[in-house]
Amino acid sequence: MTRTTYHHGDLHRVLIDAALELIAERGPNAVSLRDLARAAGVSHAAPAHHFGDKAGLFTAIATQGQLLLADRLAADLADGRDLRRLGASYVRFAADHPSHFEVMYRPDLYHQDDPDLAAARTRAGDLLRSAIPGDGRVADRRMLAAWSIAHGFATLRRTGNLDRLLAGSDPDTEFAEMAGLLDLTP
Amino acid sequence: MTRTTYHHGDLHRVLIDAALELIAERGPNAVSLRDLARAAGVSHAAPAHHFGDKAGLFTAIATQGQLLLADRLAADLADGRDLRRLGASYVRFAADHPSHFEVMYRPDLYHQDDPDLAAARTRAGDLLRSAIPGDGRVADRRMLAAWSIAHGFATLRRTGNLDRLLAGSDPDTEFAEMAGLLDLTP
DNA sequence: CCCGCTAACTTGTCGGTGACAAGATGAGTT
DNA sequence: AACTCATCTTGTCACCGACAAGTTAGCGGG
Repeated sequence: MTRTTYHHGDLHRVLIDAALELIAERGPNAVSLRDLARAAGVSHAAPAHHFGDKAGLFTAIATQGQLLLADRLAADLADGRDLRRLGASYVRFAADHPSHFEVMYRPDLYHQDDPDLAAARTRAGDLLRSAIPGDGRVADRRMLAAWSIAHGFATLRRTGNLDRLLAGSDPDTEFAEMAGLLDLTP
Repeated sequence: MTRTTYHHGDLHRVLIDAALELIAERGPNAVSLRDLARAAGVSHAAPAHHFGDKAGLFTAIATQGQLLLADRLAADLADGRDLRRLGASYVRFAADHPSHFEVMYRPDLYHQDDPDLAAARTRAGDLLRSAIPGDGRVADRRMLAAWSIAHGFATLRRTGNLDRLLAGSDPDTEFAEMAGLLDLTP
């Protein structure tokens, strides 16, 4: 990756994409700004200019992840509000965007008070909530159950804890059948 | 922490305890072997002697965590095998030992092929499995559901995602009621 | 008693990293 | 053509993990 121009032109995106790839392969710990800079063919300090600091990079990734998740939930909701299908969608999101998912749920990595991130998080959260039947405490409990089971499944799978349990079966259908054990009728 | 003797005598334990405290406060990323050494009043290379490398420290913590969890599950099982109570116990473990829990489910931090860790993990897993009613695929699905919902709840809580949802209510009873939505009757 | 063995710990050093400061470049505007 | 400012570079600092080589002391055998 050699450059003829002084300005890269698309560094922001390139850095994030390189980071996502690295995270998927070897986790967020393996990410160094200097590695990203080398991969992009820029100087070692260029990444910090775009993101302020390393946590800024992860903040950008977490925000992007929340928006991607929100988009997906919104698409699902357009087809009718079925909480269980939303859960399956959540699980598929974690599998399709492992790096985003990983960063999103590691608050120690990013700037928790970032306003853009807060807005993105709210958007995704509100969409999820809008799919819950019932109201008040009962609705809260249903949301809690659905979110917990989907998040737990996605997380345990990502960390390799379900390899033996899921051996030889399709994770998506397995999740669907498992989620069927949840009583969510109003 | 100044020492008069050359040998510390209890360094291994002291280092782990200091690490646990730091992880609880600021996450595993904030842990540096050199910080731990300073806190314990030993030279900067002493920690590496005990654990081989940084991942070795986290491996020790993950192993200790699996054993602690297994102990707790075993105590519960002695009182009768109720899967839902085991789930509540799992959630309480995550709250009581946040640092252990954190490390246990971050495979990128430790040596995944460590035999001691594998043994400890097997012990905890077998205990959990022994509480599942039914057999074969049905039992697998029940185990998956119970583990997922408990793990998801514990994880989301730890990352602060349930703060608003749980505001003003006791997390343990809230989990119990939520887990009641799971149909686990054989 | 002391000799030797070995685990526990120290000292010194290396390459790599994040953060910061100060400077160079050039695209866009007027 | 001059200005402006985001983009990117160069240089530097303290800190970190890993490694190599040396020092200390607990301990069992003679």
